[in-house]
Amino acid sequence: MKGLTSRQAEVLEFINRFIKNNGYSPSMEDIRIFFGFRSPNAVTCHLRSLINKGYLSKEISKARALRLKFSSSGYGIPVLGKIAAGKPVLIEDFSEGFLFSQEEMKGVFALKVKGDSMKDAHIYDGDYVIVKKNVDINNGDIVAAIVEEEATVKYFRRIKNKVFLIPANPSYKSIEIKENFILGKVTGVFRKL
Amino acid sequence: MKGLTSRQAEVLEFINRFIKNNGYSPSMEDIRIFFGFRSPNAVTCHLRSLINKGYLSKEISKARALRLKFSSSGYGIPVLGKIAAGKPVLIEDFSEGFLFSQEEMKGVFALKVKGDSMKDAHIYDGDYVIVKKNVDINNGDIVAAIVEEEATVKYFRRIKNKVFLIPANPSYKSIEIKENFILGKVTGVFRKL
DNA sequence: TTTACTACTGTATAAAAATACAGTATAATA
DNA sequence: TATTATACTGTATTTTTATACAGTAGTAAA
Repeated sequence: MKGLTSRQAEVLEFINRFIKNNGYSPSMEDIRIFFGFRSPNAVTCHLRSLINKGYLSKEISKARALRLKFSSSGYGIPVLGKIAAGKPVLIEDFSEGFLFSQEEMKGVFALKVKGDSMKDAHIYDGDYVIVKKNVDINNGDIVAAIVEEEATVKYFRRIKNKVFLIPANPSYKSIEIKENFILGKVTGVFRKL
Repeated sequence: MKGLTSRQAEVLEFINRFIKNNGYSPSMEDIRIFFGFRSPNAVTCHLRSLINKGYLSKEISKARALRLKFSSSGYGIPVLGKIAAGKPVLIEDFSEGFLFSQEEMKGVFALKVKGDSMKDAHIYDGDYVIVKKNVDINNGDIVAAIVEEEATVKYFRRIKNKVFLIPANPSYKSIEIKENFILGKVTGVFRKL
């Protein structure tokens, strides 16, 4: 894989971001406008370089048919760091990583929380818990489990050979369950506003 | 979400597969040829139905600019519905939609919250707020804004021509800012566990 | 010093792709 | 029974998009 000039890297980066934000490839005209080129040929040349160097492929004469060979893993939500004075024009430039990258989403599902049994852990009715399957679970972790054919969210506690689900609200009782009814570990909480 | 006719489902399925195989959206002509339609309008009508029923979006007059709202290729986190007794083998089968689908992630970034100025709105130190750019903001919405070169999260309130940021914690004061320092509307809160 | 690569301007044209509009036929719904 | 929705045909037109070709200017290696 050959190196890119800084300008070529900028173009590749733009294509990456565009696809991420819009779900489809930019047209050459989109690229031309973004960089302020007065000629469409400026784009043609840059794309040719990126294709020759193996970062990109495209179908001839097809509209918006760019394909990234190496997606810069930028799926997910960029986490914004410090904002430079004035205007945060290109937020992505200040990114400190990503939330919900493809890697993080593997083996993950969400459950909508009903009731207030976990309110002391700041998990409220209507929140979504993000559950990861097949990970180690330790005492004190929050887990999702099946209790009476319903999914529930509780603290996990193993005492000797028994597994208990403990709510984060003293007005609910702890219950004992079989370990194989545990769906996974709660790795996050999300609330729509 | 409305149901699809079998023909509409076929078209959606084709678009899905095409994007998966090619990395870019099919053109209406690609769809026409695949199904053997003699008129481009057949495609137009099918796409309109899919868009009306919420399965698809597209940009007018743009080539290959279809965007799937629910990519079956597993973008986003599936929200699990009722769980049948025993094991939820194929979670996607019980899916009630997706969290963080590509559509939802468009124009979105995250900010890590510092301090407890929004704790009465259940937003705590260390949480991430999900911020959407370029959306309408109304009184009472939670917004992210730049105050003294730092990003902050506060309630939004417009009184006449002035814009105020109001914390959800009585021990902090409200401040007035210029409207163009508002980054976007907070559409969600996420907490890593 | 010639050659090659980068990074473009500028104009013109071709092709691909989307849309507009006028219809037809059938089945389902009110 | 009238209305609406589905599922198309057919033609024409517009818009978008890609490409072609002729140049300019700067840098860097051979």
